[in-house]
Amino acid sequence: MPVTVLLVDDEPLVRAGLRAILEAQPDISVVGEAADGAAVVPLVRQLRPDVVAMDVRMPLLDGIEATRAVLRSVPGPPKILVVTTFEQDDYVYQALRAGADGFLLKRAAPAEIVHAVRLAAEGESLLFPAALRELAAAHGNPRARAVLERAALTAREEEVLRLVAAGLTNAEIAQRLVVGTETVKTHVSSLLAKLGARDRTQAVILAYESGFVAPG
Amino acid sequence: MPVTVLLVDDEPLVRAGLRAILEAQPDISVVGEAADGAAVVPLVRQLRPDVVAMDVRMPLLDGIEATRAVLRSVPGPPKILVVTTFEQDDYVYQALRAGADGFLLKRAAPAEIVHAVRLAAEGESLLFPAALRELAAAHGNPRARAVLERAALTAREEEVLRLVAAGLTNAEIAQRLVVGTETVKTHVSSLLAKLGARDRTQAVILAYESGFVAPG
DNA sequence: ACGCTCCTCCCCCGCCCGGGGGAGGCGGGA
DNA sequence: TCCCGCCTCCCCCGGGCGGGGGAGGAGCGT
Repeated sequence: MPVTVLLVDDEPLVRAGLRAILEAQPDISVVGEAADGAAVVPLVRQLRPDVVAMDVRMPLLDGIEATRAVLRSVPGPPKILVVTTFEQDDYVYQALRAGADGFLLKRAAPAEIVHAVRLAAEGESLLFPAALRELAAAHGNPRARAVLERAALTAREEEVLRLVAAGLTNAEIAQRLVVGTETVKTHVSSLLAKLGARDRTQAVILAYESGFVAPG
Repeated sequence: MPVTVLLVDDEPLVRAGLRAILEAQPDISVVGEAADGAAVVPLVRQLRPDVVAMDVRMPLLDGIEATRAVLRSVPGPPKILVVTTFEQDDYVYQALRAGADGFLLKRAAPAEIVHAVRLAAEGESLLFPAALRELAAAHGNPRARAVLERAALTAREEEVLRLVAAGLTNAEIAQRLVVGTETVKTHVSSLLAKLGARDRTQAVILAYESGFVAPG
């Protein structure tokens, strides 16, 4: 029995391309198409595909929400491959966290795409390491990163934030930086204001969420 | 010109297996072998392989340190694939953070291994999503995870820790849980003691480091 | 020389936080 | 039954923390 695939992309051209590549394989069958995320759940229920190739950026319901919706509402869900142009896309990371099984790069060779679909159907899938490193290092959620970037912290403030996020008290930071505790308090107050954080706890959270400090 | 590969593994059997699989390909050539990580850097300098297939667990110098050593000391370094038995291995994650380009599962089919080596040589590589999800979710450093596990927090304490790590004050947590602030204080004090944390800031750090709360 | 930003330090004040100790009710296991 | 762990609430107290304002010096670009 062939591997059945559902294509979800708002651009007909991309769907046509994927269909052409996949239908050329005797053991792969494209059983349906959808132009936006809202149509995915009913189609999955109806067609029961093995694999869903889903674009991330779509009108109405994006690939991330659509992935969540499918996994939440369909028992024995299909494998979901996220289709993307750039491997370092923020949305891809979010989709993977939402439960997607892997992704397809649009610029990948046809053979790669076919291979990825087959692997996904078998329970494995393809990932490219540049994206992996991105994941491991700078996978913070975009909002937190935006806050940190817009904050425009000074060098000293960044240094202090790093120490705050390491669990040091103001006195310890002062000792470490060889300045007065009053100075540290000034820096902390300043960076809290810039970050829109109420206290150091929230600043630490922001530091982790944004990837400013890396866990592990 | 063929893809050149250096094999690094302390078990001769594994080296022989990889050699047999890879040498069967006309465009792949195994140019050398090493039995431990300490021998890797000089061999890489001498042989200039395109790809290094390296075991993680080895005597003398493990795959993580060997990866760091190669990347630090060899200009225009080869692609490094970590060879492992279990995809959810902590060491694999560390190796990837150290700069490895991907990994090879020992139980993977020969064709997969060949494919991974070719992809690595081209600048891409294979990864399996189960490991990815592990990376995204539970990639906390083992020490922090151990602390959290040994802490044996009660259900209520875990709940409170989650809210502390969300940036709430004791009063807000009390309101959220519909209990008195004194009660929240008790829980917080208790979990701080169990975690060995001096204040809520350090508790939040531990929560992130251990993967108890997930960033993103 | 002027203005700007950054780093440094100081004051006062109020509050939330964390430590210590005590205590009652409620459930499960020895 | 009795004991123990968990959840709940209370007291006092000290200290670190955060907000407000002010101020001086160093470096930089104009």
